[in-house]
Amino acid sequence: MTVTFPDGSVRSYERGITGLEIAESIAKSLAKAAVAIEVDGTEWDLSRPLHKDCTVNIIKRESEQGLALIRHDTAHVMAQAVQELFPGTQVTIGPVIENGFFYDFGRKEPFSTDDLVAIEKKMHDIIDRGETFEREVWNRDDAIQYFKDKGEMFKAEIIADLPPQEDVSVYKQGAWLDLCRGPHMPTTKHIGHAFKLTKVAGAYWRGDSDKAMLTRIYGTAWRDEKELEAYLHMVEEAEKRDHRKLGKEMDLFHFQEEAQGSVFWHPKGFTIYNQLENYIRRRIHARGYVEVKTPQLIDNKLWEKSGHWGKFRENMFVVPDVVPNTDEEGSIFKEEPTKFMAIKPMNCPAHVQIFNQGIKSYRDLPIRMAEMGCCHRNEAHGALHGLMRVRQMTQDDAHIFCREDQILEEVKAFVQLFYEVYKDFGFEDIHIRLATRPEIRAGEDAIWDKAEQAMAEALETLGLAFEYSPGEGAFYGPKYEFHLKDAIGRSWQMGTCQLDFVLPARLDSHYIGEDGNKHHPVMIHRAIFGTFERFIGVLIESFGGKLPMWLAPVQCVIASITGDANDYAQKIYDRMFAQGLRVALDIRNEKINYKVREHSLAKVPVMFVVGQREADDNKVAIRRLGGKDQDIKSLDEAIETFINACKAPY
RNA sequence: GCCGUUGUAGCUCAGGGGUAGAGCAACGCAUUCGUAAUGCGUGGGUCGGGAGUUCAAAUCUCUUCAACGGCACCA
Repeated sequence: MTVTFPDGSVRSYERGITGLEIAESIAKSLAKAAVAIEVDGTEWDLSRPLHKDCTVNIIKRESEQGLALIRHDTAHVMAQAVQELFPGTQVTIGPVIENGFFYDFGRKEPFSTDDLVAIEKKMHDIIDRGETFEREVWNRDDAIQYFKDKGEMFKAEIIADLPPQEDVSVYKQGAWLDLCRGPHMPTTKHIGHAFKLTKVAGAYWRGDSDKAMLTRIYGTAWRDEKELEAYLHMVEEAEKRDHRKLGKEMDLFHFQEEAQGSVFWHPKGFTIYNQLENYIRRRIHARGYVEVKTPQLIDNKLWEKSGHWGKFRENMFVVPDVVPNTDEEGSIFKEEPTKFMAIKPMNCPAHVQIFNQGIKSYRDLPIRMAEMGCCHRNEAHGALHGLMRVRQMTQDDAHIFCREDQILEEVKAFVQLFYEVYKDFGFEDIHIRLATRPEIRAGEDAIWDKAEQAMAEALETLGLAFEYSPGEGAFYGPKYEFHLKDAIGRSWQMGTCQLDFVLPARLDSHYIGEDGNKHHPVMIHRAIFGTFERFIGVLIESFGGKLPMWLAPVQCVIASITGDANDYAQKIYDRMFAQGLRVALDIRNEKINYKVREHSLAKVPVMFVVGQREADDNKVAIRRLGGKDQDIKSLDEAIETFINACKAPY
């Protein structure tokens, strides 16, 4: 039998040779480093015999694949440790995830953080025992029966649901065994000790909120201690960039119980917000958008017609249109409400109302209707998360009403604009998903074909990589989702672009076509920032609070060294303030070290430090955030340079 | 919404049935200082809300609210 290697070399072996033996035949060191083997693209155990010609790649512990195996095996060892320590706990699944693994357990009493310490200790024991991973293929019914007899109902359910052609493989490690597709490393000793259990959490069985709640334990695992330490350090550093922490430290915004999920923007935070709003307004106006403002509170009749009442009701805040009871006693309302209004969760139906005023010609299209629309969504309590997931949000929303033949052009123009904007903020790691037709949908398949094709084509012609999310599109049309990651690696959807063939018809929108007949326009729902709240959250984390000068709430502090220079500092401040710069004056009776430290911690990008010397020569000492050197310039030059540095990118 | 954890001064946190603590911040006084913390002093709390156990609750129990970590959700 012939075996081909990644470098193209071919060797011949006896049938039945194992991966480990192949590795040994090449080099002892290779056999030592090997943890698994890839056979014709599938990962196998080293101990599994090969029976036919194949292409192989020996997986070393040091490789990325090796790391995934370490994590997978650590998850198994954790499951074993848990069952040794807590008999009666049921095992379920334990996959490898980014930076580590988790395992879900079925158990009446969830684990506590203290239990993690004991589990970790037991895991180290099991690894030191050096148990051999042994693969066995079982009869499906026997396997189901075996796990049922052990009371492992979840595992039995998994086996019953395996595709019929798939082998039911079971791995033994010492006295313990688990259903697993494999492969595993030769022994538990190969795992090493560079792992740590990080957190306990609840998770639904099969990700279904109607099913049982399991206990999930997360862990991280690495090839060696150094990697583990580096990872833990990285997490620690990332937590310092958390926008909730920085928001408090930098006095940007706060939240409180009485308005959960809604932001109290402080003057400094709202400065950032306003700069962004001004910026995006300049951007879209240049691209031919018009701006509107629509009502917050709208009668339910419109939401029923638009379909939101049917599809989005549980996320809406509904207000009864009844006079409240003024008596202290009794119910809130004088009478049972019969008429309801809802605070808008989206702007689209309102924009259609504006489109519907008067008669539109095909020549009027496209109409790009923008609104910095403030929306409220009744998000589940557990979903709320700082600025990233709020109940009151303002979108940089717009709806493009266009003809079918304009879709490609409009989508392309939007994606270009989107990228221009994100580049201005230094966001380059943008993950695009194209969500396609869901099972339950409106509109003809022919239209969907055209729409999905147009959206894919737009990205392709722009040379942008994307991933499909099959079946994840809106019921009314396909969409793009633009994702960015926060400080600790969580992915958030920012901008979006959605084609809609349904709403204009539901809300009776028409234009008169070239043929003289009425047609429904196509609507493109799109947002660049997504919401100001989430965008600012990601922005803060991405800059670690050190915002670019055009966004910084305070761009420059003018600080005096001693009281002698206070008048001069005041003069500089007045002059810069008059020029519209965001400056602060610090003439407190404090040492310059104290002032520098305080403003540095507040992440003010620039300080103009002035003492008697500067006052005498009409100069300033410029200190940039984090910089060691000071730069002495004449006042005029310093201000001119500063103004240029504060310019917005657009 | 579900599982778990946490709520003590403006902030960060200690304490854990018997008079409420620290550092920073604030305020006052002194100090006039050259690029990341000058010194001394003073004030500050219904220990998240409600109920219970107890002679006595910040501490124990129940309940409720919020935040945090996940899960589910995110047209």
